[in-house]
Order: sequence, then C-alpha cells, then structure tokens
Amino acid sequence: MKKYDPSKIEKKWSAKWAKDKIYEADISSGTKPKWYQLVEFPYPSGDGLHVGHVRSYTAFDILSRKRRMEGNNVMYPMGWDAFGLPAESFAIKTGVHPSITTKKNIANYKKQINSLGLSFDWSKEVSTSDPKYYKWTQWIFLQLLKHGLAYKARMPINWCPKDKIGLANEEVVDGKCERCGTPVEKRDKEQWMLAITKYAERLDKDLDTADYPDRVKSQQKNWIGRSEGAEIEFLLDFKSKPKLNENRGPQGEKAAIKVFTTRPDTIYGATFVVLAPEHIWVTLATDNDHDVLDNKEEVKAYIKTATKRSEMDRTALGGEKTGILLRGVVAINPATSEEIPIWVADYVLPHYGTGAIMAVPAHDERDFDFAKSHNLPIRQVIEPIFIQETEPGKVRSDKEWVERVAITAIVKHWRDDKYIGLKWKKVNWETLITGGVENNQTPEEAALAEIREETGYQNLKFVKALPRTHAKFFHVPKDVNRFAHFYVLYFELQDDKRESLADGENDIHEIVWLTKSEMEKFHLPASHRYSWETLMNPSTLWTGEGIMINSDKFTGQSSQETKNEIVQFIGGKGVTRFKLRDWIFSRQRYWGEPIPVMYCRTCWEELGINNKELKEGQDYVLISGQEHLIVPVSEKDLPVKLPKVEKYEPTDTGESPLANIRSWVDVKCPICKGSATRETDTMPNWAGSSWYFLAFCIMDNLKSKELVSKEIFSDDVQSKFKHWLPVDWYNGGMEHTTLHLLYSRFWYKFLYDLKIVPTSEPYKKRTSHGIVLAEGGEKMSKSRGNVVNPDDIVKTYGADTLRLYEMFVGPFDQMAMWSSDGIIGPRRFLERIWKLADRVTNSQQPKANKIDSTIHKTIKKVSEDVEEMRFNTAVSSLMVCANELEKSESVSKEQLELFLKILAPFAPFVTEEIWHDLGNNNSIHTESWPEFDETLILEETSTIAVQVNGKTRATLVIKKGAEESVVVERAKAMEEVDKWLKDKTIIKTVYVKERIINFVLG
RNA sequence: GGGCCAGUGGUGAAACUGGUAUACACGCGAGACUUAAAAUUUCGUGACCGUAAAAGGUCGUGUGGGUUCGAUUCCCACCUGGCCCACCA
Repeated sequence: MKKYDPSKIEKKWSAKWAKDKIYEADISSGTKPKWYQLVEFPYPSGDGLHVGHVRSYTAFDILSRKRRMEGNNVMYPMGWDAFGLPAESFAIKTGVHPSITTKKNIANYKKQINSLGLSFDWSKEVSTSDPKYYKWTQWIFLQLLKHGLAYKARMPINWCPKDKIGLANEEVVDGKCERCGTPVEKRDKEQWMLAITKYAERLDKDLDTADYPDRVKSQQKNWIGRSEGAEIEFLLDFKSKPKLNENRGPQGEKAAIKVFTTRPDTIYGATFVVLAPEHIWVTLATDNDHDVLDNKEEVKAYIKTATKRSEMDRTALGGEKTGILLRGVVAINPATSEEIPIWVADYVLPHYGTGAIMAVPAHDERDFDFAKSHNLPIRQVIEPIFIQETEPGKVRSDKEWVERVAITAIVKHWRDDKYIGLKWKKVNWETLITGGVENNQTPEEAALAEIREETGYQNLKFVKALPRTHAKFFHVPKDVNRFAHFYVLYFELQDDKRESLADGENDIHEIVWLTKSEMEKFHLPASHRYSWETLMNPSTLWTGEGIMINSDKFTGQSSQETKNEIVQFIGGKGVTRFKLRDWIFSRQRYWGEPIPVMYCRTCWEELGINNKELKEGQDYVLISGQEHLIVPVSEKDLPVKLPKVEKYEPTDTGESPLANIRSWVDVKCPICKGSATRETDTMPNWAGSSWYFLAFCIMDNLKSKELVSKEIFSDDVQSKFKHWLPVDWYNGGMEHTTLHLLYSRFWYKFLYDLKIVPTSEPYKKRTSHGIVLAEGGEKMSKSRGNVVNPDDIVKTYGADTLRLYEMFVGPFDQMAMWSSDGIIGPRRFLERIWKLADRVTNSQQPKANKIDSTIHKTIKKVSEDVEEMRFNTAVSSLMVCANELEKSESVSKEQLELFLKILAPFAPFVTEEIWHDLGNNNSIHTESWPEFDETLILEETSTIAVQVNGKTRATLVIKKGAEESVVVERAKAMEEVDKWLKDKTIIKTVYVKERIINFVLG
C-alpha cells in the first residue's frame, strides 16, 4: 500500500499536464460550444500569491474543469496587471528597473499558481507592461482621441504630496490618498481626461439587462448617479448698474443664471439662488475687466478661502454653511417674478449640474441650514403626502377610493406632560385622534366634536394649527381606500371633566395617555408621526413629494405629477444629469503606458488655435491644445516604448521622470518637421485592465507586426472576437465594482461603437467573492504578521487539501476566516479516499445498489452546487458520499471511478493518481462529467414526520405514493403518537405528501 | 445621515419553494491500538429537567410582537455587527 504523499504526485502531474497541454482552449474546434471563464488577473506583487487569490481561482478552476468535462471548449486564461506603483516605489528605493522586479514576481506567481493545479491556459498569457500589449492600449487611446473622447483640461486635481501623484476621484477615500493615507491637496494641472460621461446613460441603462448581483448593480447605478431634473434660467437684474440690464447676448437674450434642480415643483418656494465659488459667472464678475458687484473685493476674498479648502474640509464641516451675498444684482424667480438674492456658497458643488441652484429652504435640508444661518426667508410650498405601503393599512388595489377632508388632533393633558393616543381594537392601529370634517364645519369645530365623541373630555383650548398633511391608506374598519386631507390641530385640555361615551364608541378604540417618550415608541402612521414631530420641533422639514400650496395655479396639484407642466410653464428644459465625472487619465509616473502624443509649438503658432482639424494621410488628427498643437503619434510608430531612466522619482514640478530624458522627449514633428516634444504623462493602472479580456482572445495577433487597425479589423481577429465574446462568467472582487468594472464596460462599449467587438456588454454574468481574513478576523497584512502563505500550506498538506479547504470554509460570496485547525479536515478526507482506493484495487467486488444511489445523489448535488457557487456544500456532500462508501462492505471499480470524476475538479492531483492506479492511461480531466441516473436516486420509501399541534412526535417510514388515508391510519396507530391523541379531538389533519402529517387538536 | 447585507452549538457552518433545526467539518469527552505519545480507529457531543441507567419531557436559530396547522425561512418594530455611499440640488 502506497502512502499518500502529495508533494510527490503533485509535481509529477502538473509537469505532465503542461506537457500534454490539456487545458488549452482551441478556437478551431468549431463543434464544441465555447465557454469563456474569466477571473480578475492579479497585480504581481512582491508578496506573492494571497490565499484570497487561491480561493477565487480555485472556485472557477472547478467550474472550468467541469465545463471541459461537459464537452465545452473552455478558455480560462490568466495574465498580469503588471504596471503599478509598488514596482515603481521599489525602483525608487533600490534603482532596480520595474520591469526586472515585475518579471521576477510574475515568475513566482506562475510557479505558485501551477503548484495549485489551476488549469489556466498559459498559451494565452498576457502582461500589460509588455510593449506588444501596451501598443494596443495606446492604440485604443488614440481612437478615443480621434473620436473626441480624450481631451486635455486644466483641472483642480487631487494631489498626494507624499506619492507626488495626481489621483482620480475614485482613488481618494475620505479626503485621503487611497494608497498611503496622506490627506489629499488640490492642485491645478493640465490633465488628460476621458469622457466617460458621454457613455453614462448607456452604462446605466444597460445594467438592467446584465446578469450581475443586485448589490453590484445598485453600486454602479449609485456611482453613475443618474437623476432627472430640469435646467431653469433665472434672469439677472443689475440693481446698482441698471445700464447693464440693457446688454444682450448674441441671440438677444438677457443675462441669466442657469440652475439645475430635480424639484422644479418647488420653484414657488425658491427664495434665493446659490452659485458655487468656481461658477464661471462668479469668476467673470470678480475679474478685473468687470464691475457689476458692489462688494467685489469681499466676494473675491470669500472665493479665495473657499476654493483653497480641500473637498475634504468642505464636506467635513457639516453644520455651518458659509457663503456671501452678491450685492448689486438679484435674480428673478421665473415662477413668481419676485426678485431674490444671489449668494455664493461652497456647499454648492461646481461639477454637478450647472454649479448653480435655486434654493428652496422649506424643502431641502442644505438650503434650510443655509437660510437659517443667513436669515433668509423660508416659504412652504409642499404639503406632505404619505402613502401607506406597509400593513396595517396598506393601500389595496382592489378597493375603491374615497377622498375626504379630515382632521388630526393632538390633545395635551390638563396637568401632566402627556398626550392622547388611540389604540384601535379591531385593527392593529395606534393613532392620534382623527376624523372627518362635515360640510358645514370648520376644522376646529370638527376636531372638537371628534375629541368629545371619542374621548368624552369636554373643556378644550385650541392652541395652534400645525402644517396640513395628506395620506393615502386603506381604512380597515370602513373597508375602503382613503385619500385623506388632514387639518392638524393642537389642543390643551383645561380640566378632567368628562362625559360618558356613546354606545359602541368604547369598542372602537381605547384611550391611552402617553408621555413624549412613549409617544415616540407609539406606532403612529407616517402622517400622524409627522404631525407629532412638527409639534415637537416646529422646524421639521419635508423634503418628499406632496400637494402643492402657495403655487398660484398649481396649488392643490400633486407635486410629482406637476413637474413637467411647471418646467414648461417657466420655460425650463428637462435634462438628465449624472454624478459620474470624466475620468482623469494622466499620471505623472514612470511605470505606466506612455500617452502616445506629441506637442508642437511651431505648428500651433503657424496654424492658430482655431484650426481644429488637419489631415495628413490617414494617421493624423489634430486637436487644438493650449499652447501647443497636440499631434497624435502615428499608428506605425506604436508602441511608444518606455525609455530607460536613471531616477524614478517624479520631478519636483510634479512631472513624470520621463520629462528628464531629453533624448526621448525631443522628437521631430511629423507635420512641420520641426522640433516637437513627447507627452510625458503615463496612463493609470486602469488602462491596461480595461481590455485585457479581449487580449486573451487574440494572443497571436498581439504579436503581429501589422498596423493595429489593419490587424484588429482582419477576419482573423474578428472571427476570434465573435467566437469568444462576451465573457460568459466574470468573477472578481467587490472592490472593483465601481472602477474597473465601469471603466472596462466603457471601453468595451466604445469598441462596440467602432464595430470591433460583437456585443455592447462585455460580461454576460458577473459575480464576486468574499475576502479571506486572517485567523482573528483581521485583514491579512505584512505589518500584522498574519499572512498565510499558500506555499507553506501546499508543502505541509498538499495543494488538493488547500483547494478543498478553501472551498469548504464557507459560502463563496461571503468573507471567510482562515483557520489553521480546520484545514486538517479536508486532508483527512483525502487520506480516506486514498485508502478506499486501495480496497478497490485489491479486489473486484460486485455492484452494491445502495452505493449507486448514494453516488448518483452526490453527482446531482455537486453538479447543481457548482453552478450556484455553493462550493462548500458540494464538498460536504462529497464527504457524505465518501463516508457511505467507507461504510459499505464493497465498492466496485466503476463506482469509485464515478466518484473520482466528480471529485476531480476539486482535487485534481489525487484523483489523477488514483485514476491511473486503477489502470487508466488517459487523464481523468479529459473524461466526461457523469450524468446522474434519476431512477437510481428515487427511493422506495419516504420518511414522514408525524406532528401533533405542529410538534414532531414520531417519524413514519412508508412506501412511496401511499394514500393519505393509509398514512393517517398508520400514523394514528403509532404508540408515540397515540399517547398525544388519546382523549382529544382532532379538528384538522394537514398532510403534505411525502413530508409531514400534522394532527391539530381542539 | 442614506443604502445594502448578516446574526443558528464551544468554532467554521447546513437546512431545496414555509414542512423532522444544527448536515459536513473542526474542537472536546470516553474507549481501542501503543511501553508511551503522535497518527489511526470506535462511540458520544444544543441547553435544561428527569433517571441508578433508560424512558420521557420542556426550551431553543440576536430581542419583542404578528401571520400560519406549522416560521431559521414571510410581515412589523427593535438591538448588534459588517460593507458601500455621503452637501450630487
């Protein structure tokens, strides 16, 4: 009997598999259906493979192996996201070229991956830092440039003073650098930008049809931040410079401020206008050439302090909102024609909407805060509406609607600080006093009548009216849907004089006296809750929808339904806006793809800034820059390779170290043949990973010497894309939901528009895995010293054990905690399989039917679980099956082989070894996936739980398909059951076929 | 502040569409093998009451309610933990 020695067999088989190339995808075999399985490729860091990588790579290795066995042409590729900061930081410290470090790390990763038996197709390996690869990354950039989606802009960028690098908004977390935690500063810098916002609508809409988990979808939607609203113009009136009012724009229009709002229905409550400090009109109004403000210097001073503050400070302040009034000019509210003041305040963000808002303090918290601290008028124009969407009182679609004017009354105790609440008897309602208003009654009269009728108390003092409310709910006692318009009144009882209630009144509800804190816990319906809050805190805001008031001809209408009408009425325009901002694409770094453009001063001077397009051959598109003409590098000169440099630090001016390499920077201008300079910015990390899944499909073509355009539109590439795309299943980390996933979708859609790729979405299905935490539930990190190195585990237990353990540890999409105790379980399991095999090889035994049933059940369970990513329960069912096999007197070779086949994707090494020991010469991984036999799974008997009053008292084993009457008789006859039934009457018997029988006693 | 998710033995976790709660594994306890230990192996292992031992019973899926013959699963409220977003008009 051989001993199970993983180190021996694992080495042997990984060499053999590599030699036989059993995992290579083959496009030429057109008969097999394709399966493109993708996992996110790693950044090859110096720390080596993380056990988290092992978890997700193994999971989809299992799926890929299963797919292959099911007869698919599977591509499960791997590559390297090889540009990145760590290699560059290392270079700065040691002077070792990042390409050397990267190469070393890749070799290590590859060795580790192979030791795990992962079935990646290495013939498709790509590395983003390989010039043959980034030639194409640069080419895609040039296409973006040609199509107006790449542009330069002077932007206040997020600057990390420690890393000396500009950061994308996405890389700033809580105002700090995502990498090093240093607070981020603002700096003005000319940057390359990609106009991802032009794709915002499609990136949002196409999510609806994508098979992504809901949380991924909602995170993307949230990030894109689509909102529908309107742009509305507020005309300006220059009070102290009336002459300016006669100035007209080119179309004869008057000076105006355009605001963006999602709530045009609140315009009658817009009592002032607020501009962001960066707003272009403010910039103009405060420059030296203009003189429109009475307090220009003051405003300038404010803008200076406001813009100096980083975004962090601006958002962190929370409470106090600063701002300054523009003197000498007012805006005209287009709905009311009122003159309203204009303020500049930094709570308005320059990049969202138009950078200007109409402030409606009565219905917006930020505007409310601002109005309060600057003493600005607050005018209510919406009365809240509450639609009951939960029981009790949920609106019912099958019931008729009755609209009624009604009152809500809050009544205070004559002596104590207590208030009346009603507990309803026939419904589970807790409310304030409420009732209808008759035609001839004032609300006050109606409320008084209602209070006396429902409580019997007589002497009440009307104190004040509270804001009205409206509610839609189902009135349970009356059995109708009610649309109630409430007057809300507050009374104080004068004494305890009380008369007895009318007949029946006591049966409807009970009166309870509640303290303020008890009232907080009382389950009031939303409209009553709101009224209570307005009593306790008169400045309670309503920011939701409702019924319009104080709005001229719109008064009484629903705010939601009136939005469009109002926009029309005031001459506004409905628009859609996004939170998503354009992608800052420049990095002042060495270790990235050079941005393939040049700058020519001569051309710019000669051709002038307005000459936007000039062609010389097909390869040049010229775009006017700031002080240079931007000349894209000709396609035939791609790739623009990274030159060797001496020092890797960014320059003090924040330029990339490339700027110091004159021999590289100075080039000849392809147009004027004069001198030009290269762009020294490089692309961000996200560039290479935005299309790597395309590269896997066309590996051979990447090496081609043909021009990229020629190659990419070739029949060869096109047929490869048509064959493999879209990716069938893409798994990755939750942390890439907003950035990588969005960027790659954006590039893919762009390439779709160029008719390069065949579909508009790159990934058919996306899932994400949970992270692997260290033993104590902390994140694994070098500084904590709690990193688990997969190499050590492979050495001690073998790769198969590691694979099984990581699958078994818990649900794949949830986080998992590493446990050095738990890993012994899977190892013992494999040892037992090993021994089991010995028993079979030693003697041929006859078939045992019970074992067949067990195995086929397991085939079914494992097949289903793998598809649903329930790897943990798949492993557990394999264990259950093995336990049964062990217990059995005899296991045949055929039976064991079946079991090995379904275990093979999980533990590829042991299964291959045993498979060969059983006398097979081919690889088990080229076998086909077993199908389960339904007839073997079906059992002849079923076990029925016998319950009395819902409690299980016995179980009954009975033939399948037994009549209900038979089951009932047999169950009743059982001793354990009979003793509970004795002397009792059975009022009901519930029978669920083949599951339970429940006797309900009277 | 807003959104999403989770809470089950000593531990990681199972439980399909509302139908025998705790599968599988770790750990722990007892026995076998051994001079001994490790490894292996057999049995046991939710809590409480009960018994010499059984039999048997009650409780039990974060807390409190509800719907149901029956709830870990559905509904309401609350507590705790995690993740994401956060002046986006």
